[in-house]
Amino acid sequence: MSDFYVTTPIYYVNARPHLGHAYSTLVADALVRFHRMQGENAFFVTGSDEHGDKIMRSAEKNGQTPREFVDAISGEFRRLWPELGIDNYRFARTTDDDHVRFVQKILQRVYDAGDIYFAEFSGHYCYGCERFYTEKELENGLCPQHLAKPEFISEKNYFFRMSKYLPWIKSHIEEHPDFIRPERYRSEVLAMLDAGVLEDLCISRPKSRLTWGIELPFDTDYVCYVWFDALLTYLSALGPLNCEDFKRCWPGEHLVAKDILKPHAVFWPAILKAAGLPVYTHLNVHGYWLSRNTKMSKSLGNVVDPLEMVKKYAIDPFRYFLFREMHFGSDASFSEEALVGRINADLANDLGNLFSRVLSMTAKYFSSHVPQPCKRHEADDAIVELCASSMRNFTQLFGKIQFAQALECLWVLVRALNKYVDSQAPWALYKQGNMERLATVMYILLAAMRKVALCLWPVMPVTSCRMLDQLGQTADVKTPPVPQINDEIASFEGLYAGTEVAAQSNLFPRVETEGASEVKKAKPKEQKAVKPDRKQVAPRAEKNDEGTPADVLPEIDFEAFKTVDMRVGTIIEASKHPDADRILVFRIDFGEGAPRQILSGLAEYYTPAELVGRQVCAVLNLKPRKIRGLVSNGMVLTALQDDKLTLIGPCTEMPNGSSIA
RNA sequence: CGCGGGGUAGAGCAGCUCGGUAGCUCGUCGGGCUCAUAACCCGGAGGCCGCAGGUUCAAAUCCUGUCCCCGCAACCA
Repeated sequence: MSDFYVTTPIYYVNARPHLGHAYSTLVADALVRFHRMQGENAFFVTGSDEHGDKIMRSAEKNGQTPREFVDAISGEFRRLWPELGIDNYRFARTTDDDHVRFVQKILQRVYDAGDIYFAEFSGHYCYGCERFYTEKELENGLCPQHLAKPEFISEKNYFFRMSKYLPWIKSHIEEHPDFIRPERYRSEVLAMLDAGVLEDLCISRPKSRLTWGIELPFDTDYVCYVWFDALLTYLSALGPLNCEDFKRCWPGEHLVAKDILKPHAVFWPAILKAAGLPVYTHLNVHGYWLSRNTKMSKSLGNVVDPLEMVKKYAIDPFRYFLFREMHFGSDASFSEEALVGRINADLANDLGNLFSRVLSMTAKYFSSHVPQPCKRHEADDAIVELCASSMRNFTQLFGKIQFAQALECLWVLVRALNKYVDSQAPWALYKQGNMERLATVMYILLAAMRKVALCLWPVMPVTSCRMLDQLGQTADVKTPPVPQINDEIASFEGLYAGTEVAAQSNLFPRVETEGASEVKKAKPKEQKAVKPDRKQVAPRAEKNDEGTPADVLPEIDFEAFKTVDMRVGTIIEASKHPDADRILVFRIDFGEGAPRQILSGLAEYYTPAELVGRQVCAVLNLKPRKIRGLVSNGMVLTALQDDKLTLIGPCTEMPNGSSIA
């Protein structure tokens, strides 16, 4: 049997790992565990992309050599994975010697085949993007990403004849509906190919401009440009072509986020084809994790640190949440509130409590030993049947990377088991002295719980093992609990009468809501602003008809008003925005420990110097917003009429942080 | 006509490929149970599936149009 092989992107080590990196890697880990539970050999490759201009510049900024810089950040990534319970992977670096040799070998091969040519190229180069733009792509002569004027550069470079392979890629995608999944991304790529905007790929940079890269084997004056370098990591990590690992693992599949769809869906198959290698089997594309429905970004300061969440809530609940909450392919929203909600509802109440009540009854009625079941009733058969179908659905959906749906199927079983406890009322059977019936019911419950624990191993390995351990099974986070999960679906058996089980269980303690509200108080930002939805907008027109002044907004209730957090603060620093002539940048003390940066369009009305020391009122829980590169964490209140403007402040001095109502 | 995603119960979402009684979780109201982690179980209330047309015996689902929201982008947060 061929091995299961999947990759995460090779993360660009320009920044520290965040939730998105963690998610991709966790998915790879879970898929590998899932395949191992089906008797396959499986592992994945992750790693770091360490070449390029941006890295050079970041290193310089830190006063480090590129090598020192990438060693440090790459190390952060490598240290994170074990903390998240991730296992069975190789960590590849684009600066590894083996990788460098591998890339050079492939480049030479493609060059020899005539698919790389040398050409004079002049174009608009944006240093921010590290790429050339065609006239068509520029907006008013500016880079659409950075809105900066690109430099017009004319130089000779090497090009990969990608256009030659585009028709083949298109037909391959058309013939293999699962090649790019979910389907929305497949459609996007097909649209991209039809648009005809894809050209040959520039794959080199002259050393005069960039030295931090892999030297081209056929021209030592040039280094390789990012994609040829990074994408080939997926192969080089396996070892040389034709080595044992390579033969068993390739073709494998890939896991990426939607931002790097194009290189993986178009460039990469073309490169593989040109190198005479088989193309990957699946490109699995997931969406973004949003924070408060906004994209996470370093500059907005709303980046979720996975380690912090793991420390606070433990690995497995965190993993469960990510798999349960995101529908693979779509964006999903991360919030601590939602995480706590899932922990309490799904894990503590449904699953944890099931273990707790059943094990405690087993202790009471059978001295913590699995009883010998007797004749099954109809209700028992229904559970046995549901158990099989839930597991079957779970494995099928999981294999199709529909994790949220898979878990939901499993929870159908968990909830049914809780119902079964209620409907069979073991405590009543015990009182009646109906030990035969009691034994059967308890056996059904314990055996089904074992099945649930088995299924959960890919998602929650630690908890899965604890559950199995409580059920008297041997289990280990690194080894699949059963050699072949499909056998477990086929037969309800597997738990033997007489096995000693734990007397009690507390798998997922509830996260108390006081804790949650403390979180809310500490971060007023977390509170949801009341959105004026269409139902509230509609009455507005009616009110106007009734004679309310047209410029007064529709009424809101007190609850809505309370969601606005307004405070008094003292301006301790004021300066002009370096890149925006109407904006002033303030640092204002709201008694929060550290001053808060707020931007405001006051430059026409005030000079920075005259404002320092003044007390102002501001809204603190407004969604942070970036203005010309700087983040504003709130809004200073002003009164404005026509061209008159004045700041609003308290009439007498108030302590910083005083609230306004 | 910039590109992409989306509008389904108070909140968050599934269903849409392949039309056939509108579903899940949380919340809420009422009841039950006492094995359990203030948990579990049952029941109720709450939706013109954004809007308008069209196709059809039948549309959340297919088609057309339209409005709105989000991300990317944008100097008045």
